[in-house]
Amino acid sequence: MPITLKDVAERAGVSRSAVSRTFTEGASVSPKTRAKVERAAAQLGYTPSALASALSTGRTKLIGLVSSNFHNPIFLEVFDLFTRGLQDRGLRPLLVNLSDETDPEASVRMLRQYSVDGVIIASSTLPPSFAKAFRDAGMPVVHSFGRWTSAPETHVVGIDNVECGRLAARTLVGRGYRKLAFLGGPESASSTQDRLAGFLEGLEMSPVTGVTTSFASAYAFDAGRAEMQRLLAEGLRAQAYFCGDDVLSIGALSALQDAGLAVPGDVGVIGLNDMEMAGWNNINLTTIHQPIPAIIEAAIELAIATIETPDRLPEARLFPCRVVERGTLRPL
Amino acid sequence: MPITLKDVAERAGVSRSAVSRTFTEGASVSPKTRAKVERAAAQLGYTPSALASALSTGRTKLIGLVSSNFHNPIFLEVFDLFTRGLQDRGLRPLLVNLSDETDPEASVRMLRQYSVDGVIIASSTLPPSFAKAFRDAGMPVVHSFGRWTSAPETHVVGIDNVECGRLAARTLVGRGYRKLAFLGGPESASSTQDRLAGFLEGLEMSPVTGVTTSFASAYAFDAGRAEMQRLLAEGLRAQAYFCGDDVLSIGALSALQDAGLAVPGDVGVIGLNDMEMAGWNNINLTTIHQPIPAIIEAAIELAIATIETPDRLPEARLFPCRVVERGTLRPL
DNA sequence: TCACTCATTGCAACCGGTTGCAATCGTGAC
DNA sequence: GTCACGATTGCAACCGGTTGCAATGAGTGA
Repeated sequence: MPITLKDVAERAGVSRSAVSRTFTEGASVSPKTRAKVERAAAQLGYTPSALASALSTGRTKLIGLVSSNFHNPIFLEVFDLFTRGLQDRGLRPLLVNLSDETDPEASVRMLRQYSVDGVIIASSTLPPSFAKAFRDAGMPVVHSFGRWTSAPETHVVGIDNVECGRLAARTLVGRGYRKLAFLGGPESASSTQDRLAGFLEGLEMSPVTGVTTSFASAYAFDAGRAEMQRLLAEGLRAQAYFCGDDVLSIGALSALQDAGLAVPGDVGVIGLNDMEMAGWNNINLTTIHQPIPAIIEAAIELAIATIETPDRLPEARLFPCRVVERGTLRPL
Repeated sequence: MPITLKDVAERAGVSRSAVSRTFTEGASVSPKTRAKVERAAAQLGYTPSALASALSTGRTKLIGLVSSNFHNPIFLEVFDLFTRGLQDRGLRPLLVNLSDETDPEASVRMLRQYSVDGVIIASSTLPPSFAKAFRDAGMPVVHSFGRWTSAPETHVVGIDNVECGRLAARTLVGRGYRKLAFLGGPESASSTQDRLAGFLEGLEMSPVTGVTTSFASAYAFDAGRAEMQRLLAEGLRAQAYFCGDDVLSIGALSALQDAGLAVPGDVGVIGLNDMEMAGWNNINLTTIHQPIPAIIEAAIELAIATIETPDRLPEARLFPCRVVERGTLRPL
């Protein structure tokens, strides 16, 4: 049923090689042959099979887009940008949902089956062991929104979470808040740990009188809300909270509002991400902006570069964050 | 570098066919051979190539997951459920972003190149011409969240948007609202048209004194907010609004709030979808619930059935919606 | 007009599996 | 021990392209 190279070759009266070369960038074909082939192909409605091509060239133009964050609206924007960026470069994203996968080997097998040219991890919560497993299986891999260490084992693109923690600390201290709290995402996520470390570090030598730390079970509204409710029930009320992420912040805000507390009058909140929703005026969250489009472009470029030069050294590409002033922190 | 059938065959001391059959469900292999092959495969770390297999069987187990809705948070949930549902059945989603694509033929080519077994459209705004183009190209296709007509040309899974409009009408009239408004999504989207038609139909013979209709430029917060602002600026204030969708409603609520109007005291709002966010207590939107998991399961099942029986009649699978009572409509 | 280049072309092998067919094997019945 | 039959196995062709290599042909300079 489907039209193949052979059909086109017969119709055009040339060999299969000629047809193949017509559709291969930079191959040697005379204008005359090319014209014949193109006409025949158009008449027949021929589309080359990427699979067959992949089999001989070893390149599928398939990129595994791996994530475990399907509950944080920010990731819809992330998927939008990734899919467009990849498509624009002639690559196709094979979406892999690792939400409840714990075994990297299973994912490795899945991606190997489809011979993806490379893997881009888009997740702030997937353990680094996944990135390493992919790399060990010989796949070019870039972990976007992942943890940066000074000795990266795989490519990482994102922000310096430790620095973001410091930034949050400086911002809160600068507004005169003295009794602070860190309300992080999952304790096991490296992003959480780094943000906390930076936050505490930034608070050293400052006039702060107390810091409590606690963790929500996920980067999600309900989790943030539940954790804030727990804190309030236990009488642990800070003057200002650095929340691990915007959705978490919004959940926390909702709990504060329920408890009859005014923001920023009674309590201050600062988030992280600057998702679209943070700017909605019924939320109006002061937050730390993460340059998502830049991160995604860099991740794609790095993935492509690694596919072309597989043995390049693991690299970290980090982008700066900045505070976006809105209405959940008292003014300077 | 990568391990192939041949390597395993040599190591196990059997033919390539034997290895192939070991990995093929229901093929004839003796337990002894199978054991030898499995041991060799394990030692070598062999993973069969889905591409090569696809080339001979004609089945890629790839499903084109096509969408143009990357700005409505509800679709993150949709992608989550689709990817999991497909993965659980051994299928892989090839994500295609058609956000600014207007030519169905380009998409057809892209999907044909990868020989996807089928296409699932997950979009409420993609014109039906795309589904038809895919079908005409011989691909099994299911349009989820698409428009249902009494004479469907392609498979459709979703809700009866007309009935939802009627439901909204009944609900608003039942609460005693008399001056109503429809604030729809993009005027060109079939979902918008159907909801409007049902809404108006449901209002016939009712004691309603006036209905205005208007359209937001997209199913998005900003669009809903802007449109409501425009309506208020023009002095067109209704007692209650049926908004085309939850994000639109949330945008509209934000504009109402800015204008100093109390909800549901001064104005009532009912949305559609019942996305997670609608339940957040700082939003607390009364809305019409759409059974998304059921729709997605049905879309996947229908896609699989169509792959197995390509010439089945186009079919519509519709699920009922219901009103979820929250805080943006006055009580009965 | 002839030898020599270089671009173009086709042949055939190969990418990594699958599968129809025929040969071989093992088993049970007689 | 012999025969028949079904289960197992290997051979070889095929899926739809790609590509090294050698042959062909056109064009050039002398």
